Amino acid sequence: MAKRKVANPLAFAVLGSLGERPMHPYEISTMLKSRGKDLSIRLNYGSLYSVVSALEKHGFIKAVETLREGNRPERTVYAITEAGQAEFADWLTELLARPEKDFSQLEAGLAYLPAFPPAKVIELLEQRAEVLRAEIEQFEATHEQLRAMGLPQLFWVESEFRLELIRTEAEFASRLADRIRNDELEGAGFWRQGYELVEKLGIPMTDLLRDPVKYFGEEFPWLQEVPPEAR
Amino acid sequence: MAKRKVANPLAFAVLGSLGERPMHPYEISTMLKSRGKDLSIRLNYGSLYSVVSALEKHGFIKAVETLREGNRPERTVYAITEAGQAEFADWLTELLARPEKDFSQLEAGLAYLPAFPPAKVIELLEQRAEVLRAEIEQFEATHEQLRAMGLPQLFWVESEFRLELIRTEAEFASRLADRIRNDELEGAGFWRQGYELVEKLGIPMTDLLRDPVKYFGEEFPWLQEVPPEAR
DNA sequence: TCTCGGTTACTCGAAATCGAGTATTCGCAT
DNA sequence: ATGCGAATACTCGATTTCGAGTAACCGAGA
Repeated sequence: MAKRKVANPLAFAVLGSLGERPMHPYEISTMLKSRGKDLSIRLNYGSLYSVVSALEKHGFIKAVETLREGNRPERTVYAITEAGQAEFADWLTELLARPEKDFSQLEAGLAYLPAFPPAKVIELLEQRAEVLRAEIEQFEATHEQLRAMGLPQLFWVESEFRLELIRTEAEFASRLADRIRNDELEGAGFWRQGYELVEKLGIPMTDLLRDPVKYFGEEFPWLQEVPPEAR
Repeated sequence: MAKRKVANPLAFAVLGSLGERPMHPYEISTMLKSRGKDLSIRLNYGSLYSVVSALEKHGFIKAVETLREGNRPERTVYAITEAGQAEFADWLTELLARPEKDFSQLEAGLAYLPAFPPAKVIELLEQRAEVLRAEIEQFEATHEQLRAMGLPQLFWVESEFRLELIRTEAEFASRLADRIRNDELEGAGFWRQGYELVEKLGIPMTDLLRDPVKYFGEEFPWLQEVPPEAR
């Protein structure tokens, strides 16, 4: 699977939009916004114009006319080409059928949990869960409204999917906070003890990391073998 | 909330790593890999070195020594500064407590479902679900192994989170395929009819989009009012 | 009539991102 | 002894990305 000539998902949206009818870039951007697609696909002007010219360079779209009304900036209207339609179809196929690893910000944070004391992590995770619950209500309200407008789900499935992701995240955050609190998370005991040494006895964390056996004894056997590169 | 001076999550990982002990960039990269953190945080050499020098420029880390062994490339060892520790703490707080919108690739695809006929979408979504189920088994096996090694969950929570996200996605994909198949998704009927006109009668899709009432009648009232920008 | 905020439509350059490429050394099998 | 693949440790420049900036026009109210 060679890499796409134009890889930005915004390019995919541009092809999709021009698949409906010819438009100029700014019109594409307002259309994407009015349909809420900018919530699923990162849209910003700089990228939009650079992506459009990249698509043109590779023959996926072509300029069909350039209008000048009064002294306004020129508007260049683009249309999709055959090659562009093929590229779009191929891209959509890939987007739907092949999961692509994308990195969520929370994962980065979770990877460094031990850098904070357990109590602080619990607090932060619960803050997150609360924010997420508010977002969930937002989404539910919006969906209610869309339904009231009579717009079929078909046109906002992506929003339903996002809602599911947020629900999963909220659930995970608050479950994790609970697990830490109740010492159900493996390693939480060691974690708590470590911070007690640091906070109550003033032993610097770097010492603990350098010679864990000295401070924790043999109670935590995995300290001996992992992380392997730390010794 | 002003933007971070160095915003790449990899910079966060660098700060976290140097929080343990001074290291040179390549050592950071191998450590991140050996702990599997490269699965949660996008790591590549180009970014690593540019991020390190950006962190140094802003005083979050500083070079402590430069070694040259034989004719090998120089290794510059960096240590975290006080400012760097503060930045890391602030960043971790934000990562844990404040959900940040990140765009998943699938959302982009879902936003353009109507561009393919329903049957094709069903097929692709089921392919995806199958791939995801394989990934889930992979994760479960890995977790089993980590547990067998005695490494506490605390050090791989981020992987548990990812697993939950993948489960959600698999569930969503296969549920959606079912909903389309069973006409449980609002708008699916219209969708199917549209493609029948295109495929059986050879009417070009662009005609349908231009004058939907002509082809669909009043049966789908939302066509009249939405999308507003399409008229 | 003036003006003032909002919309239209795009430009520009600084910064970030990427990943292939380079050059040396090490271990190990032949 | 030698060859060769893997590991070490980075470099470099071509894209990409970003978002603030620009400049004209539009309509409503003072």
